[in-house]
Amino acid sequence: MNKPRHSRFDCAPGCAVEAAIGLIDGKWKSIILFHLLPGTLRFNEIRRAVTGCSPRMMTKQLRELEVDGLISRKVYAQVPPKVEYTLSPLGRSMEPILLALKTWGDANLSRYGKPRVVDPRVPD
Amino acid sequence: MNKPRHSRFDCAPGCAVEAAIGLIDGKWKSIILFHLLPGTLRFNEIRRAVTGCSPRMMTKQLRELEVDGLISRKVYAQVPPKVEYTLSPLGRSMEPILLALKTWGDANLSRYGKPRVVDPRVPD
DNA sequence: CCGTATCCCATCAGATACTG
DNA sequence: CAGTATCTGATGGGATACGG
Repeated sequence: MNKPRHSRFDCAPGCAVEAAIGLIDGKWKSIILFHLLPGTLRFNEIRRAVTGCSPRMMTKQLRELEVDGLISRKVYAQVPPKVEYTLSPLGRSMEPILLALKTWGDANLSRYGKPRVVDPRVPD
Repeated sequence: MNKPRHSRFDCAPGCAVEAAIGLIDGKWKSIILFHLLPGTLRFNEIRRAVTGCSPRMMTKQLRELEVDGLISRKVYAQVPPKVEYTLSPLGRSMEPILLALKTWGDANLSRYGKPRVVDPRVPD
């Protein structure tokens, strides 16, 4: 995001964490990246993969990912238009993160059925 | 978040990724969790670790993390008040994610100085 | 097919001030 | 110390319609 929720770098040192998450923060970014792991996809293919994302949002997220250097965009000058999105080397370098996310999600979804299950509060 | 930016589960199967990131999405959550990795912290200790977060936001983020079962909150009935936040087992299970985030951020911050350096667009 | 433009409202998140 | 209350501007994000 040009203006993510994260202030990106006004955090104290050690917030490489914040820098990293700042890039995949955004409603659909992580899922987009995840779906791009297997390979190049076209605009509407991504939309189909990421259920419930409007074209407007899709464009926005893709643009931000592009500006951040995580994906590259290739336009074919033809009719009908064809645009392909591919993980850049930088984007691909996030694979471990994406995989960690997926691993965690899988483990939890399968173990608990769904998150937000644990009651952390002792009734006092 | 009760109402995170992520719709949490209206995504197609395979979006364990989304579920996972939904939990650490939120302006300061990942950094809070990260700082809790070494051990228990008190409210203001976290605030100090997470530069620039207002008490209001801090409370909000902590509550959400608590509701999501990632941290636990222990209140000491004394004056002055003392409240400790600790990673729950579930929260600690996110350590690989947090570490992946940090690793990536470190690699990029040190390599490029700062992100958003790559120009993915071929001038056509 | 791949977007962009506009309208519109819900939510976010900072500042500030106050309390048990 | 550890929050809560309120106000306010900013942003997000959905719906819809249109354009190359």
